[in-house]
Amino acid sequence: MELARKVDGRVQRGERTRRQILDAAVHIASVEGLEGLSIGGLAQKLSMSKSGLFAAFGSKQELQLATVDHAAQIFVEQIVRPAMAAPRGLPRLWALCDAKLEYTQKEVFRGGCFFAAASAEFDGRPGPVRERIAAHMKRWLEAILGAVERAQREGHLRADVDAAQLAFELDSYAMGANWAYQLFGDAGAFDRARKATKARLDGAAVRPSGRSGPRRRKPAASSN
Amino acid sequence: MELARKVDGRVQRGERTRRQILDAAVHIASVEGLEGLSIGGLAQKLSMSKSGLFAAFGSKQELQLATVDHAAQIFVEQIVRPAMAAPRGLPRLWALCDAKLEYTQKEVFRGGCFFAAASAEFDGRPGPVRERIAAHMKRWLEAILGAVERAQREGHLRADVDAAQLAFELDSYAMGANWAYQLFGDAGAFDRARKATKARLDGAAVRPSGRSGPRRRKPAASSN
DNA sequence: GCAATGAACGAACGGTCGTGCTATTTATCG
DNA sequence: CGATAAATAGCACGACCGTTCGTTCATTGC
Repeated sequence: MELARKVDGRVQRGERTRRQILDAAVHIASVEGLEGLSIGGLAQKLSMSKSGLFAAFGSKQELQLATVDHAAQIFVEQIVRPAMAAPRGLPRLWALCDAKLEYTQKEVFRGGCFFAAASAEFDGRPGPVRERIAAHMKRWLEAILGAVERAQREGHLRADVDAAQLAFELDSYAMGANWAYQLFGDAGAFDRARKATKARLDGAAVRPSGRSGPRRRKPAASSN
Repeated sequence: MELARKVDGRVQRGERTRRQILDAAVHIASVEGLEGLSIGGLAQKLSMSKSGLFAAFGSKQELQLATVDHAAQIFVEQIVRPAMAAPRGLPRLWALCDAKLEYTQKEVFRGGCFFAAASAEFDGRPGPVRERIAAHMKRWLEAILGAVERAQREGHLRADVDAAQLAFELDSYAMGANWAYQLFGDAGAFDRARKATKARLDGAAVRPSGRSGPRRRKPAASSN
């Protein structure tokens, strides 16, 4: 993931335009899809020629790959990096989940979570683009999983909880929220996702807080 | 959702071909997307002419709408109808969740859950297709929500649980499983989704069963 | 048996797509 | 300042898209 191709220590001009192109591309792709992202349309939006834009990448597939990488960079900067500022263990795990929800909610990408859209679009199209998307998402899953395990080692989460299971559930909430918001405009889904995340984490915590922790069984309010 | 346009009580020929076309269309669309579903390609797959196929729908958008409706019909037949055979309340709710997972797992549609793909593709494209998809999904969400509330009225689930919240979480697990399976081929995701569903339902049950119910707090295995 | 109707076909249209070529501009450096 | 190379523009190509048109074929009703 080279940040800037350099010659004699100075950033080339082409790298600036590449950056501009990709900044626009990620937003368009999150709405129209990576396939719907057309070179002509992108060039028009940037007031530059189709061929000039094309030359900067060499092929549409390369443009797609670069767009995916650029989105991943933004993804990490917006979610992972800020979450790393939180204290190790449970707080950091929560920060990770919350940051992903906020990134979707605040529409860092105009069409919601870029990778939710890209995954759905390319999961049935074998090839380099699909694998690039999968690679980034694998890293994301490992980040959550790692945060869960870290929280266990820190003694915040019980050691007997299935880390992969918990990571799966936590990420599912974020996906559910993204889906409900994008399709229905249901902003309340984020609250539900946060509530679910909080409850699930609290249930797995060593020292559950409040009344959402282990609950004494009591007779039902209405019997059958 | 007319099942067969009839004249004098007999099914027209055109209706049969429409059915054949749509049977192929839903599978292609679940893989390539509703936009990637090309009339020429679909015609070639069915060994018929592009224009003949086109005439059966009048426009690409009408084909997409018909494909969405056809997928919804299969969705209901494969998930909702069998689940309705289960006893009212918690068993039916579980059957509903399990059936959706099985429908994804058994690849009723070749590209995984049709509506997961279609939602992601069209959530950023306003128009009739998007609204049709949203309408079907709204009905599905209401089906889950209704099953939750029914389980509460039956006295299987506690009356104080937030039904919408629970429905959101249950559907999120199915979405997470579909995502992990389609992108990574991770078949274990279905087990995780079932485990999560079971645990969540058990946690909300009036009479929790087994060791996945309320859990006595105990000191962590490894303290910091 | 014949006319009428609807289904399917084949060819072609205008448009857009990604992609290659060649020229022109622009920045950099001896 | 002028040489040099990178960056961008202009243009055209071939492929494919959805769509239209006129025709052919099979079926149906009188």
